[in-house]
Amino acid sequence: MTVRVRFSPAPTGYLHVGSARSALFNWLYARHTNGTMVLRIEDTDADRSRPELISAICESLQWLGIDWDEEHHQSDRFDRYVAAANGFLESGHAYRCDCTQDAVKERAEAAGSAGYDSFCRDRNVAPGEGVVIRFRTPDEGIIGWDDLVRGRVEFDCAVLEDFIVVRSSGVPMFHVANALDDLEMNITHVVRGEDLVNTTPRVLLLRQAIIDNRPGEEHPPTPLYAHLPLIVNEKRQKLSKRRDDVSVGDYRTKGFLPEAMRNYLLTLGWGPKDDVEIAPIEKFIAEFELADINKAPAFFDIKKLEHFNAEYIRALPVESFVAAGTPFIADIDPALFATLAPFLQERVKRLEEIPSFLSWVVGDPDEPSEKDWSNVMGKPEVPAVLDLVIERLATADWTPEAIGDVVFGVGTELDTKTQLPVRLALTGSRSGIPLFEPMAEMDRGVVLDRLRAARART
RNA sequence: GCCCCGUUCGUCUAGAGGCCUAGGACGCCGGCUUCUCAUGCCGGUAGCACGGGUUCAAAUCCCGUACGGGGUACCA
Repeated sequence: MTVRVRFSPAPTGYLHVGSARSALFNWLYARHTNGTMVLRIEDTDADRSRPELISAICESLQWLGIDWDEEHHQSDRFDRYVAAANGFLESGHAYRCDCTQDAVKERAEAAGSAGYDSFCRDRNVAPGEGVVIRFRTPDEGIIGWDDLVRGRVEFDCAVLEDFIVVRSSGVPMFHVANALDDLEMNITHVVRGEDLVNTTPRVLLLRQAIIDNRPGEEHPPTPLYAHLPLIVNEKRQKLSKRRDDVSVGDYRTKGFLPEAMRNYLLTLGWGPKDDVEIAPIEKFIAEFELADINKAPAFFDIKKLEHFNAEYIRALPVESFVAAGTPFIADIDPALFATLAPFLQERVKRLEEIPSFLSWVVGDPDEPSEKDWSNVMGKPEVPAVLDLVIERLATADWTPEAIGDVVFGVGTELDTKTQLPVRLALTGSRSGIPLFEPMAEMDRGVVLDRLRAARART
């Protein structure tokens, strides 16, 4: 039996890291088993779905290197869901209900319980305005499944309310589409977030009802479920689009490499047994098993993501780094960026940091802090150092080697270290990329002006 | 309220009864390399939520407690 998994986003927002991780685990399993990855757009709710988001979601998936073998849109299969729901009505699996939402809520509160009280089960409500179709859930019994991640999960049917399968607008609810599609698309493994655990009994019931209504037909076995632990924020709550910065596109904008993102995401809720957690994706495809996924939620640690990203950036051939970094350099001369790229590659954690390392080369230096200035420039030998450097740089060859010879040569003569005062005078900071290459790229006059200005302040 | 679930260093994870005086990674701290920073290398810090069982032996199995999370829509 070939494995068929599906990733089923609703186009109600951009792809966020939680969904991306679900997609990734589906994909890893599909590739691990040589199975089929299905992308199913769950756009049954026309009011909330935004078609333009479908392409945004697909782009984010592609950016991450997650590809798919089949693509379906539930909006194309609308009639099937309606037919299935009508079948429920005919077979007695479902019934019409004309209770208003307020009435349901009031009665629930009065009874001290939550949910719908099956009020319309035997009222034979006629079709009409404000009428929904509800599923007749069993009054007793246990419904459960063996979850690949969580083990046996069971629900008492007594706590299952008669849930809505068709809205008053005539549009079936997602459970119906879900159950029908998983059945007809031959899905063998359902890998999704833990937040869907509670809807699983409904889907299982619906699937059985669909099968009941198709006597004589062959049906695939019930899929195996794997409910993934959630990805949480620092408060250990489910990542929310409103509270947290979670869109995959945002990470792309900040200069995270897709390989780093993908590699980091797969360490949340799953871990390689050999302790090698940064590696080519093929290694993880080979190792990945749904049964090895953890049960506990995982915190999305941006620091560790940055470390992964920095590792991936450093591992790039320099031409690739230049190509990846170019979209982030704003109005900096691409040739300048290319010559200084090796220095940046070693220091940058996110590609968006590139310009900040170059600001003093292409523009004004930072204003040094009082403390740095007095610590570095307050030394008694500094005026002499600066004077000599200025004098010799005025006539030196304008190459990194010659500039370096001047600066270090003065240091040797005066028996002191000379880089720091020169650096502070030029950049305004004690730290940064090596000095002489960028200096050689700058205008000699600008360099001398900055050194003279610093000398004047000593 | 009701239903479902979780708990190994601050964080992510390895661990499926003896290999665990619990391993790796991020972070943090220290050292070496270095006339800046960074990289690289070396070292350190810190954890089985708690209480009962079961067993010759428990981070691993069972029960309870505590804490935490998810769900409870005519969203998915």
